Amino acid sequence: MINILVVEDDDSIRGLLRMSLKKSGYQVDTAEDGEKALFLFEKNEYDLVLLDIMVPKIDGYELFKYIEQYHIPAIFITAKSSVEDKVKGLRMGAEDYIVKPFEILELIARIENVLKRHHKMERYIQYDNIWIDTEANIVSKEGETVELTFKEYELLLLFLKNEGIVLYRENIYERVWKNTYLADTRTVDLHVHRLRKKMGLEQAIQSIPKVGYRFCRV
Amino acid sequence: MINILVVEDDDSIRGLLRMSLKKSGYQVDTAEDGEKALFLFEKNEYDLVLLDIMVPKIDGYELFKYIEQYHIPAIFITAKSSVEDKVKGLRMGAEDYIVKPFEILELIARIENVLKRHHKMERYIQYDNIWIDTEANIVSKEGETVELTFKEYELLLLFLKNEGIVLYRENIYERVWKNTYLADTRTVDLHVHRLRKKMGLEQAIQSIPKVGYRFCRV
DNA sequence: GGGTTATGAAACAAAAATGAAACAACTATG
DNA sequence: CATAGTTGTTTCATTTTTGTTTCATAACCC
Repeated sequence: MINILVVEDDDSIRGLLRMSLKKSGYQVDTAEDGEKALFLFEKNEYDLVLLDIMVPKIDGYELFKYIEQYHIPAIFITAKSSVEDKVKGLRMGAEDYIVKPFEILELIARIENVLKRHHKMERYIQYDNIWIDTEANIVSKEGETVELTFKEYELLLLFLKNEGIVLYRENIYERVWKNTYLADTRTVDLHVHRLRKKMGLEQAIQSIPKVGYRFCRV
Repeated sequence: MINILVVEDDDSIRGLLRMSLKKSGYQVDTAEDGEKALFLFEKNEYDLVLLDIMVPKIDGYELFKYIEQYHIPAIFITAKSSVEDKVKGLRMGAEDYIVKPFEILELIARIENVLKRHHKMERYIQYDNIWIDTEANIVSKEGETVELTFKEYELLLLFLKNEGIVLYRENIYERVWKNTYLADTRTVDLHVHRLRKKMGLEQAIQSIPKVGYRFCRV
């Protein structure tokens, strides 16, 4: 789940942003002034901040200086459309700059752009205490990195992406080994065994006799 | 020196861009249509492409698809200001989008922004006790200069700019050798070996069997 | 041209991944 | 409860992949 913090003092715009972003599948928190923003920012972890420059108590530029330290991207929103302001924002390191009134579709596209740039889209896959960083090909369990071989890694991804669905041996073989399945082979079983052991998934990966396996929350 | 390719059919805008960018210290080439752009693009190496969508012969979107393969950032310029077009451009992966008539100062700020993002502006890149002066092409470790060959240097930069991300052999080859990867070649492995040895990066550059290599803080 | 350096092909060594085989344990069914 | 079929587990040989060295060739620089 991607978390976005919206800092905007205008009630109707804040509401619109919250609603639109939620509809696009983001987790949204909002703040109507700089102090509240700072409070939320320290309490939670955000993937992106939408920042109105002119907010009460602590202004957007100040907030940004703080946010920047954590390498969290920010998009500036503002009513000002003077070139000087845009240039100032971009020079400071804002990822993007958008001027009110803006089209919500364009904003969403710009958000996706920034997130993609920061590898936040679909980079991480999570299940319980298991985290997979698909860009780094790193799998961890309870914070500890687990070394998986190529086939084990592919197999784990296949299971996680098909939670609750029965996968036929044939299907598994074809998708992980990218080859036609020859009956009477124990290859899939063997690799399932190794994966279960390494990841402690003895319960979660269930055997469906005569069919295949199913990955399921226990 | 930073090289920018400007693709724009309107003579006066092309001239303005060339002049303004030169004044800002960039090396500029211009093309008035898609074919010429492609020709220049194949002949030279650019750090950024400014791309008008509506140019004769090959349109901007097509050009972009080609440019994208080389991981060279592009900013779309257009007279169209419809939201759909902006969204399309951004979704395709454009780094930014700017609508005519634009303020040259804002454009320059956006260019700087994109370049910074791609580490083109930073003269020095650091990792632990390794320093790289990208202008002088000097690499040092613990204060001692290390003599790297061209390929080793490019390889090191690629790793440093993609910390924590798995780089597939194919990808490495295409980006450092700027050529299509022929399977069954040990060239990448050999150069990784040399780089590891010279820089003492045996731990930091990890092998991912069957995949490629990953540069990672140890 | 002569000497130096960079590059990559080839060959071998080392390491890792993979899967066959064999047997144990389990399950369903009559 | 016996049986056949299926899955779990271990071991080990094979295959694949990567590390390392050597050397011939290409490219470059006086």
